[in-house]
Amino acid sequence: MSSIKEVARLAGVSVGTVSNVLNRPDMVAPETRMRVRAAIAQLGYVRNGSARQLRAGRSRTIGVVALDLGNPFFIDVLRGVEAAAQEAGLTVMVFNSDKDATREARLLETFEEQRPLGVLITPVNAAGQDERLGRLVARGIPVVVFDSSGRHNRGCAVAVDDVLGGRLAGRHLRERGHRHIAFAGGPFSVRQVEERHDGLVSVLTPADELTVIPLPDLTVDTGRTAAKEIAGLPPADRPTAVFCANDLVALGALQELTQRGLRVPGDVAILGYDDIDYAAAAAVPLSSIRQPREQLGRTAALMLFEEADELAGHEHRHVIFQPQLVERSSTNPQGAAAF
Amino acid sequence: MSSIKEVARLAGVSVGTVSNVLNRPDMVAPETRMRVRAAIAQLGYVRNGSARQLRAGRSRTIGVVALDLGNPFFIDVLRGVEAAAQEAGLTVMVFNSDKDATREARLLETFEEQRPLGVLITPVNAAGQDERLGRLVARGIPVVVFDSSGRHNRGCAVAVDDVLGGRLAGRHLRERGHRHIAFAGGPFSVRQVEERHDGLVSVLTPADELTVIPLPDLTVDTGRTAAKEIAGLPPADRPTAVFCANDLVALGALQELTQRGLRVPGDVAILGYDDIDYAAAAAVPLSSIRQPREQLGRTAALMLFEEADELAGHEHRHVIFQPQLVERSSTNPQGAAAF
DNA sequence: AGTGGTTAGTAAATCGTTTCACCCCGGGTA
DNA sequence: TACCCGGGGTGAAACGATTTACTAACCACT
Repeated sequence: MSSIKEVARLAGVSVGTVSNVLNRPDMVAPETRMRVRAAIAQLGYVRNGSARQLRAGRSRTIGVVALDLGNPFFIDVLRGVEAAAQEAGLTVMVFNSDKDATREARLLETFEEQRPLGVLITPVNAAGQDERLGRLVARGIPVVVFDSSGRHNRGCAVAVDDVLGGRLAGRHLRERGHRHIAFAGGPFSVRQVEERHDGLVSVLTPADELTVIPLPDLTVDTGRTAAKEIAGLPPADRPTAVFCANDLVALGALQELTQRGLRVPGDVAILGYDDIDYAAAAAVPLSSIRQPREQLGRTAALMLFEEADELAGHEHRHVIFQPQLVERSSTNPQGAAAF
Repeated sequence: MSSIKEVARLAGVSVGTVSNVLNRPDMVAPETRMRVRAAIAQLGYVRNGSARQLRAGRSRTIGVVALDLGNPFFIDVLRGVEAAAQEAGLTVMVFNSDKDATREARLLETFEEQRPLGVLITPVNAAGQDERLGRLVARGIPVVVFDSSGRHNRGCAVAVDDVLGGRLAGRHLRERGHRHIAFAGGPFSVRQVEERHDGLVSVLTPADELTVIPLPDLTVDTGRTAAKEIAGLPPADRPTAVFCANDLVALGALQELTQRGLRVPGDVAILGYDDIDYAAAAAVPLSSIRQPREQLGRTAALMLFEEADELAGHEHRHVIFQPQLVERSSTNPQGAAAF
């Protein structure tokens, strides 16, 4: 209820002085400072964020739009973001677009009104939102696109090299002797899916066989669907390994296959992507392609802060991380898991 | 960049009129309205949220503090909250206290400055934060405590009857013939854990045997630990069923037990709590106690809106939901899952 | 012509900070 | 003595919207 004015009155100083105590304490004489502090405490005064922000023109909050909070991958990325923000003394607001372009659009609108310090986003469809994001940037709100190659995008971006991830997957499975490999994932309009697939293909030889199982979505559920399809094939035509576009799909596939009496990795090996915590903890610990999740979030946040500081004359950068193979039991017949 | 003033100038009206077009369009003549709308479009004008909020005194955003975003349970609750908020035309900001009291305190401070329309929170420790929450309420920011009985709390609260959940679990396991049951969970200072345990105990007869496996935390990891302990027991002393304080623990236990060659539910039955999506999707579909997650979130949000509307003279309510048993394979020897 | 009731619009006050231009005063320098 | 300097403060002008009086214009009716 009480404003800076009442604090000033109680302390017997001007509002300007109170403001100074709040923002540049060493510009005011120790004795006065104490008096003001006492008044603040006595009144239980708390700064009004809106007023502050109105005056300052920019807030001390960054907005993060996650594509799917249900995917643990994003939660981990978020941790990285929050860690970086905390060090910088900023607040993180999280929003969930839930893969819904309409919701995303609404969130971006709110951002235009709210003018956060910056926005971190994994766009629903990289190409489509360019214009809206552009409007944010035009308003002086830096945007870092995250987990997207940013090919379509002229701002800052941080991503993981998904083609490389696909290659790592393919090489690993070939080394384990697999010559008929399935790829389960979709939709292919999602860059990540496409690139992981392409990476896999790029290391296969003409003699190898590839079965593509397109999925409408990357969830545990569609993973089960994929597994049903595989299990339904006559053993001769059945791939001996499945590379799943993410760990959710892999988990679903793992569960369905074992439930149908197929052994993993004996009958079918499974390789996931993301290395979420549930992957290591699955009934058969899942081999996976690890992305540096927290690191990803942290870097994205730092780039955002940097851009917010420099504002004009900022040079956009694209940071690409390297994924890494994590071998566990689901691709190792010996069962010896590298933990 | 452009403010309401420039819109007014361009449209040849006063700022008040522009404001009216924005907030009560039918109070201004159609012809003028059009002109103003055109000016808005031409300038790409967007309302400044801070200014608006400063004047209004309250924002159109509610803050949600989740205890652990890594737990899918909260994500689902969030969906309910967001659905309700969307219908009311409000924005939801999500924060993660991550079970850390310090972080929670910092978030509440931010709220005091930012003055959201209301706050939805699962406090880290119900008792401790009463005072801080009280300060929010004193500032006119309604708080609904969620997933907490609110015994310690004099505001609104929504929760699920965890004692009943424990009883349902106990009854079900006894009906399945189990006479030696383990409870895996902790810490017992968390109300939910305590009550689930108490519910279980309340339906056991003196002849039954109970093994309590205290855990520091409810995660997949500690679930595995619990399972190791159980697997380590000589078969005669081994409980034939484990009731886990949540599904994460149950999943961990399931994975560890099957990995060690114990069959679920043949050797050990497992019953979880929360019925998260991963539960149905586990290698052995998990029986669980379902909480109406989305419903929970939705109701909490509605109560919050209600309180925000009525403000003074509001009567606090406690809404308690009933949990429900969901039978799947992990407690059914026949393997017939009720899906 | 005068009164009353709409309707459409204006101008100014206000929300709570931050910041900028200015003032005052004691002490050091020329 | 005249001057400047700088530390410590003050006061008022922003920031951009909402809202509350208030006015002007018009019609209708006596």
